[in-house]
Amino acid sequence: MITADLFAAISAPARRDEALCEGAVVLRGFALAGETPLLQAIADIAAQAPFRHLVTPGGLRMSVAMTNAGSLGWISDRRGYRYDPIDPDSGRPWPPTPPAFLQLADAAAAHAGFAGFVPDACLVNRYEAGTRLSLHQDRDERDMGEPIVSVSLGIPAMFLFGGLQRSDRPQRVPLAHGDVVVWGGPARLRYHGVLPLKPNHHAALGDVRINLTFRRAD
DNA sequence: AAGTAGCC
DNA sequence: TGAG
Repeated sequence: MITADLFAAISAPARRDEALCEGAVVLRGFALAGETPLLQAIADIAAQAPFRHLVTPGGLRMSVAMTNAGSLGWISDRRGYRYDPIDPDSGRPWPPTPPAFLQLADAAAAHAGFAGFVPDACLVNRYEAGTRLSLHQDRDERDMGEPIVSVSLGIPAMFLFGGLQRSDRPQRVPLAHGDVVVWGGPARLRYHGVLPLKPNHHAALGDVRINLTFRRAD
């Protein structure tokens, strides 16, 4: 079992943290210590709640394929964006969030200054070449005092980290396998997104990027 | 508008 | 032509 402390202890010597702004930081390679259990856990989740392309309220298909773990899952359809305890594709609850995920999320949040993070929602995003996520705010959660923890696995992506207004020009942040971004406090409502991915290959994951986003939704 | 098209 |  990889404990929260172990995540920090193993990965600390080789890492370099990069502040994006007050309340937001990139923890380079933070997720590398627990890599193998993470990959198995993702396969288990996808077996119970397969990846699917959600539809926006405007009726358009998102290029990112998504699934969820935890007591609440983020979904989108013609009725809007929301968290729901039931997978609409199966009628069953989302799979539980694996302990290794929760330990990683808590360790990363604590490292960024947000102690005691207990997420109830884990959104699992799958990107392939060409997949993008346009600039948006995470604003469907009840308590904006809780941070967001975002884990990158697989092929690299260019993360966009903007301001509190959509018109603010975003920073471009290259993210690689194992990088973790944490934002909260004054940065909690910053706009963010992902540029279209370039075709690429990762030894462990193949031609995809998996992003785990941890949130306290309720 | 968590999307896309269209235009510069 | 294509990134923005």
